[in-house]
Amino acid sequence: MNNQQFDLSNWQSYGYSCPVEATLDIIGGKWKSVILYHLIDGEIRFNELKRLVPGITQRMLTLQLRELERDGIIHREVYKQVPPKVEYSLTLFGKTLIPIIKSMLQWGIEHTEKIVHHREQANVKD
Amino acid sequence: MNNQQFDLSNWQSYGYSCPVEATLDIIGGKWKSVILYHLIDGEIRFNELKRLVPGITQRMLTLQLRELERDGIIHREVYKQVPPKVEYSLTLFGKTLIPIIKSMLQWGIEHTEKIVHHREQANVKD
DNA sequence: TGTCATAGTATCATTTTTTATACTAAAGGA
DNA sequence: TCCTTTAGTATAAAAAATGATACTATGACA
Repeated sequence: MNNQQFDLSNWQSYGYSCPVEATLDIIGGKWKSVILYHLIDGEIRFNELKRLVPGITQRMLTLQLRELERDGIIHREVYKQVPPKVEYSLTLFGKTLIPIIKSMLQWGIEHTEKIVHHREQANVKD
Repeated sequence: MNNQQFDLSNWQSYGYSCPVEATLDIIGGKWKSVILYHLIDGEIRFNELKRLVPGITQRMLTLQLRELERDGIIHREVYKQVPPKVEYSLTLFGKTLIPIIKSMLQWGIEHTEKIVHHREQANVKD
């Protein structure tokens, strides 16, 4: 029971030091959680998503959607039309993330005003 | 009711497009959620934290802790000793984030194995 | 024939994040 | 006197994330 640290559980074998790190590997980054939030209510087209997430560039939106698709979180449905129509939606697996997104949503609703004010105070000399 | 979009609520007035974005502004980034996870059980010293989060550098740990402190999420207690002793802990406000961290923890516990396997499959040609 | 819309790609530039490395103070002990 | 420890800071460099801009295919429509 000296300096042995085998006991950090088996997360290292997955390449993570804890479960939270693993979760972040899926929903981490500046945009993914926000994208998932908008998908909670159902499928959304590419341009619609772009409008819902102002500030994201077309390139970033594409990249993030591709990663979420690769990880099995969202489904990409292409309609054979011109102009193109592509709809994104949560997979069953992706829906298991909803509790996380909802808790982030709830926290934001309850505490954003406070943190904004708090930062304004701090910015006296920043 | 035409192209008016005033209705995206008042989040823009805070500089965010939705509450989730605001939350990410506090706990976003590669390390903050992991740090908070380790602080759930009580106060931790700097070096102890460094050991619990392998992979993080001393500089990054310092930077992240400073930001969390600035936002009122954690408390920094300095003991006047040599060698120094500094303990970090969640503030009352910081504890409001626990539900988010716990849901991330839970998801990681339940789904990490699946995503690791899933990615191994995908990596046949990656 | 020229124009429009959607859902992208390609290329390059910039910004942000992260790392590596060396350095510091100060008290106690050998 | 030198070495150890903790909790950092300073500086520069590298890597990763993000952004800006221009470009594409396709069919419908004027």
